[in-house]
Amino acid sequence: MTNAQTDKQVAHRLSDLGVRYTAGRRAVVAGLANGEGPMTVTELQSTLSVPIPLSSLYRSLSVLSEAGIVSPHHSGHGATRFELAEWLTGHHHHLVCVSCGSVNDIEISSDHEQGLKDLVSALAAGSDFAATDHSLEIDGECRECRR
Amino acid sequence: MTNAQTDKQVAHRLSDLGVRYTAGRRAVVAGLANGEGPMTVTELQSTLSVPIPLSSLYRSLSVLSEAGIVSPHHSGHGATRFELAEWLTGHHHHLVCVSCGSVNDIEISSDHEQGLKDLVSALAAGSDFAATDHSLEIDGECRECRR
DNA sequence: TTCCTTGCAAACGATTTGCATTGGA
DNA sequence: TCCAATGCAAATCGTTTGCAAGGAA
Repeated sequence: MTNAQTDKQVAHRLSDLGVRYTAGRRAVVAGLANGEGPMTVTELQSTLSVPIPLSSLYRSLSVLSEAGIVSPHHSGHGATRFELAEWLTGHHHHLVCVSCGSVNDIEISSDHEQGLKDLVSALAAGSDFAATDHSLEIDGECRECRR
Repeated sequence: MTNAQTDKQVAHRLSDLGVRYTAGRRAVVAGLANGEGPMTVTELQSTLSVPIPLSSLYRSLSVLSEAGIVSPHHSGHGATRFELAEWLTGHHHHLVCVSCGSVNDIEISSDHEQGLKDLVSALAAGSDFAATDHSLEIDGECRECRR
């Protein structure tokens, strides 16, 4: 299930937006909260205790994305992966396995993160671009695929 | 058209691999070489002087990807974007517009790049992951979308 | 000739949508 | 009661593939 803290934050946010926090949406948030990293809709579906049709999952994910509760990621083998937004899980980056397509979260030290931020502002300043976010993707081979 | 230098490098690489550098494949390389950043197959198609069916473009892109001449990117609104590989264009990062989905290349200074590399090795060392590459994605709003 | 490439159309997988039904405030 | 949420089936969209025709070595 979802950690109580996260669940409360989500409930509050949705209530502010006048959006219902239904059983289906709770299931989605709980499923994502239990993952180690962003997951595809099919993966998410398979982790749910109560079966929910894909179309409903997509609809819930869409609502939750617009509410800023989940973030979609497109870096991979065909299917979009979803995870809880960073204000719920903390800022992090991704290890992407080029072999199997799996994605795992990784956190970096605050001084490294500060370095990244500085780099991003410097870059954005030089171009005509209003940067709001950044993400470092590290590609390589995961332990599983290497053996 | 493709810059002569690039074209020659591509021709040489393909010849080494025993793969033909056909008119269709030249058109793809030229189309990508003229772009400002990674483009979708549909975008690529629209820039070609001679019309080429999508299926052929996908097949050419597949061959060229396997030959290491083009790199696919999945960070965006649904469709995969392709661009020439970095050994042809130089290492760079991406500015991704969260509003319209466009992606533009951006280069960073060598000292900043060195910082990134160090960061990546440090992170990979701490986890069970064989890092081979990295890419920094900066999300925000492009000039067009901001006005 | 022989193998690789291309076009066209059909097939596919991921995601979206129309519509009737269900459920919650 | 009344509108939002859900399930199911059909529709879309990006991408892949089978197969027959075209080309280069």
